Amino acid sequence: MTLKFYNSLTRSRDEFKPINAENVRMYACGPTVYDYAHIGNARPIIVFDVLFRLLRHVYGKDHVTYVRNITDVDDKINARAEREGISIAEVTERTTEQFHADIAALGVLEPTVEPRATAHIKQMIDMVSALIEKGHAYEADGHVLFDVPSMPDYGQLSNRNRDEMIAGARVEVASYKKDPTDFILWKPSTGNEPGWDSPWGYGRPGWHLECSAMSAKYLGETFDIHAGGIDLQFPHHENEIAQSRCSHGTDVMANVWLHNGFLQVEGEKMSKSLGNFLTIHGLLEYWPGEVLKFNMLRTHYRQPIDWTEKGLEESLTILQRLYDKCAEATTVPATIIDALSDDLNTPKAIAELHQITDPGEIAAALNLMGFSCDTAKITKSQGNIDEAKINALIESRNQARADKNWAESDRIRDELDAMGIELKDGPEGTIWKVK
RNA sequence: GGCCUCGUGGCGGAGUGGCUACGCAGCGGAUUGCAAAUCCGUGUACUCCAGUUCGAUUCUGGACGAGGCCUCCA
Repeated sequence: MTLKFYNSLTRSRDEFKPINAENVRMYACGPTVYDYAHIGNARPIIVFDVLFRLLRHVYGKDHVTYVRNITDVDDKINARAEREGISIAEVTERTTEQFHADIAALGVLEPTVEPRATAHIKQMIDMVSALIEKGHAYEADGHVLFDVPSMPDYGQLSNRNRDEMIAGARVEVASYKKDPTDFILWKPSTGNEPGWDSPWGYGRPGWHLECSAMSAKYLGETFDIHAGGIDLQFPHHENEIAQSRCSHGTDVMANVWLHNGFLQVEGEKMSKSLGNFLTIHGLLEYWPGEVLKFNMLRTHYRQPIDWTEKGLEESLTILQRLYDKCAEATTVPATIIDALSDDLNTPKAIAELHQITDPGEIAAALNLMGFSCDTAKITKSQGNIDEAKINALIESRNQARADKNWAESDRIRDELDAMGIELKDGPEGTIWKVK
């Protein structure tokens, strides 16, 4: 079995060779818990869940470690707490709960470890100390900054050199920086801002630091796969690499870097000002989680995706037809494994799904990608339905049908149709469902 | 301005140097009291211009177009 992934670090499709096949290790950047996760946030969750499942299938369930963090210290969190007059802990706890509820509805596996940034401040402080000691960081004006020029090959992942970064900088450079590209490892906290005591005074970590500290703790100094959204490639992932490699003295942080593409909504960039900002929570009111997931996986993870209502409807139709064909899961056909093994080609896998005729294999293939095959789970939200009334109407319609009173029969069908109820006359009698 | 993706039929979306993608929708048929579901059948494609080649949607160059990143947005 050969797995291939497009590696952002080498900019080529490379064969995947785990450092240790007994323990394949992957890390994905998780959410900053300041508000409901939006549908764009759901993309890495969904596609890298498929990756996790594939790795478990190939290397064995107990031979894959997946770490996905929760960022619970961030200025956006502080701002929300301030705005609503509630504590920071309340914001992070409530949002973390919402996040877990949302992704549970999507049917993704829990990661092996889900570390929180605030529980790893000590590891972060140790890492900053190591960086200062090794000459890769310096203290200035209460801040600790990473000394970018001290790392000759900084910029490998995003393929940019220092001159370009300086020329492209749109933000005014803080006066305490020795070099415009230097970034913050530790910053001072005042007032209501969260903070911890450190050798550099009371303060809090910079945004990039936590992923470096937590990945090292749970996956080691060098591990197999690091994944996240394309927008994180620079500066977040670039800086993670700098921190991790320079503090550990290693040549690589992670062998393979995977980046998922961006998402648009009805052809436009999703933004609060355009009023097309879709949260997972909001979508779940109308659409089953597995439909959201299926819709996501119909596009290859590196491609941009245009998230549309039409696409969701189509996804629901396709999924319903597939689920109707499912039986007890047996073995996953090789065509499905081959497609997923080729850089997580989920659209190809879905196309292959349509070629499978064995009901048990269809179910097994769907299961592998994280679909339940449970028809009840892909029924759209029913709202307020008066079942007794519906059943009474169906009964009188069936009486009319028995009497061959087709006019009355159709009249009742129309009446139910107006209520949003669709009838199907099958061999086992009449069944109904919400349209 | 710099860097990076991408441009396939009505829509979604893989892939390939020459041979049907696939799905949704549409159309025709079977079935059905009528429907729904199901089954069978079916059409149109590879942004443009040059080059390489016996042959390019697929490789190279250019043009045009879309999107992303360029210090905390997945």
